[in-house]
Amino acid sequence: MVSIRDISIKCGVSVSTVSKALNGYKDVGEETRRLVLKTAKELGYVPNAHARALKTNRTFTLGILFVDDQNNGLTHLYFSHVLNSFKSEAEENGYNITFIHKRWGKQTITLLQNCKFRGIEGVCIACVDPNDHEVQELAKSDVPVVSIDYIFPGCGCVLSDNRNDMAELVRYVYSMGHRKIAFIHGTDSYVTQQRIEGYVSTLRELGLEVRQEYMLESLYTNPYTTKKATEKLLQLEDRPTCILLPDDVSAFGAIEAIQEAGLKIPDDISIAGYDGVVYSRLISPRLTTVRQDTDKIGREAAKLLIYNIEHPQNPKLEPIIVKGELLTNQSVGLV
Amino acid sequence: MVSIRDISIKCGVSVSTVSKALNGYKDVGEETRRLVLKTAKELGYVPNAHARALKTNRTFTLGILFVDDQNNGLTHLYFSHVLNSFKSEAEENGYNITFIHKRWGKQTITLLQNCKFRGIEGVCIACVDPNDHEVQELAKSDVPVVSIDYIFPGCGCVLSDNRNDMAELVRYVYSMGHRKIAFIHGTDSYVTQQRIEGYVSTLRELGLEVRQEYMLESLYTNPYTTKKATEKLLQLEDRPTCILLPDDVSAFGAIEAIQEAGLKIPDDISIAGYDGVVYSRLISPRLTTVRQDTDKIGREAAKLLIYNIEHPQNPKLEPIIVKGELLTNQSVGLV
DNA sequence: AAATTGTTCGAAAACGTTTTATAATTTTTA
DNA sequence: TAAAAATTATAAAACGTTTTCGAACAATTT
Repeated sequence: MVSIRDISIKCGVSVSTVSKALNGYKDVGEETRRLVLKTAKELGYVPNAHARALKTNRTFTLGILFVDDQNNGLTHLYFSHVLNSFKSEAEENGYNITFIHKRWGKQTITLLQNCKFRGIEGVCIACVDPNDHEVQELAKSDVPVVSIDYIFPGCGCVLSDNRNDMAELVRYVYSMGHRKIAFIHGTDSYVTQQRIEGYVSTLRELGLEVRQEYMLESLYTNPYTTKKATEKLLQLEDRPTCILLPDDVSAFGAIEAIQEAGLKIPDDISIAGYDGVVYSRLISPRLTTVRQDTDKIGREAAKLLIYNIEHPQNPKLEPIIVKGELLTNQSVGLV
Repeated sequence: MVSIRDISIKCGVSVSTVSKALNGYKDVGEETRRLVLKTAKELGYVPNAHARALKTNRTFTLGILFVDDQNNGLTHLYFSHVLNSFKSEAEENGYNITFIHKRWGKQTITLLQNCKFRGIEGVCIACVDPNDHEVQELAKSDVPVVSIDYIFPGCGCVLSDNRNDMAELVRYVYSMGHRKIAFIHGTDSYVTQQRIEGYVSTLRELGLEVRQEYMLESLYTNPYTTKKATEKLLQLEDRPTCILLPDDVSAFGAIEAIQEAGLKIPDDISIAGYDGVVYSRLISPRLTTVRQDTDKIGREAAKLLIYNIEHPQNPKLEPIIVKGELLTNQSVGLV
């Protein structure tokens, strides 16, 4: 590996001069600068990030904390999209991204230790159990954190506007004439709570009764548990006319349950998904759903994290809320 | 940040002794070792990865090269699964993972330079244009590379067994009585070539004619282009009785085209997907498809890369081929 | 002509480690 | 008991940078 030293020898100047020339300091003559740059290129010089990090205490590395909640990790339908844009935005700003984990060689260490150890400048927390002790420790630490769809006190965060998006969906369904609107929601989380709040408060606002038997729980992106929940709703003596589902993938389970019950969508019953995956408009029935703006969420998270890293004295801590988009389609019919 | 120095002062020993105690060298007394370890814990010491990397030239960092081919990047249906298991396997072996890109601060640098710069010990190339000049340069360089579903001369690789899996699918379809089997394949790539080879050679093997009009191209995971291709096949005067598709997501396009043509699956025509996504068994019709073993592919890739990093003198270069699994279902009917 | 300012450069310390070579001490062997 | 061997510790160099401080000199101002 060719170092700054090699350049200095070849050019007959000191290492400090080379360093300065390379880093655009002004106190180096135009001629020597050109010489240094030229021989650096000739020698195929590549700087050493670790030496630099050691000296400057800057690594330009962002960590991502991303733990399989249902062991789907990186393949998570929603978060993988968020991450993808997070990555793009970060890289466009000259930051590297890496994953935080608990391993150091053969040993197990703390998430926070992993960050300190590797000099990670800030971390994006997505898709983890926020009650996990080590996650809490990290969030409370001095390393800047932004979280997605969850609020850690004292940390930046970017939130998908689940509450209002859900409210909009409910209002739309209402406008289509539905009065008996059920909601199969995902397992408990900040997101689920927000959606439930949006659902409940909008029902009230519209003068509809909130019925416990219309609110069932399922796992996210799990068609099987959603099928079970749908079956329960269909067996109700006062059956809902519309079922709101946890997400688009779950919708396959609901569709199956409904078809097996000999009912037709949307003639006999309506459904709506959530997420707006590509094929939601291609399956039969075409799904009414809510598209979350994953691209914006990821980019805002990266921008926020970088801002907070570069302005440690007055970081932005107010939640950034990103609105989704209602995609109406044939799965919700007029009643 | 507390350093080795601080510990040495507190313990009244030299830094070298502390370093040795921490790293399990044998030439340090049992008593001093205990003292060092104890005060290290007390002081909340965390080693500095960069200082260590500078000295040892080891970073335990694997790079992932992963470029949006259709701008889907991390959300790629197949590669995100492969990556997920790659990440797990790597972390379990004490390696970190990070993404390779072309940025260094405000400047644009080479992929190879990025690796050198950051001391990346090996890279996994997945989902990129293999003809890209910089990718080639990286593959030819001295940094260990393993590729997924592509062969770079002189590099390790892990391949999904597309050729044989495809052959098995064709044979199955044949066994169901089909003789006019069309194949809508994805855009040109190593994977596509393998599948076409499997398709063509198996047809020949079975004594069937290979008909150019039965081989159409579409984009992967793009229901729209697949719909168009399907329509073309349906308009053929000697229509196929079975259509093999590029993947499960594309299947939605094919299903739509078939339904719009007033045909029923599998009574009038059969289809088969590829990938075996979760909901392939839930859509109507339930899809016959091939599940690629993404978990094994990712893990094997990580193991191979780590092996080659740790055995630079005799790296394993023979392709590792991972077999898929045929998932038969109702979308292919008896004829 | 002296004093001031500006420009270009280099020496050296520092960042936090690892590791080699050697010294000091203790234990074992003859 | 002396010599040899084993044990434990340290000093110091090195890894590749950045950055402070001051030196040397030239250019400008008084």
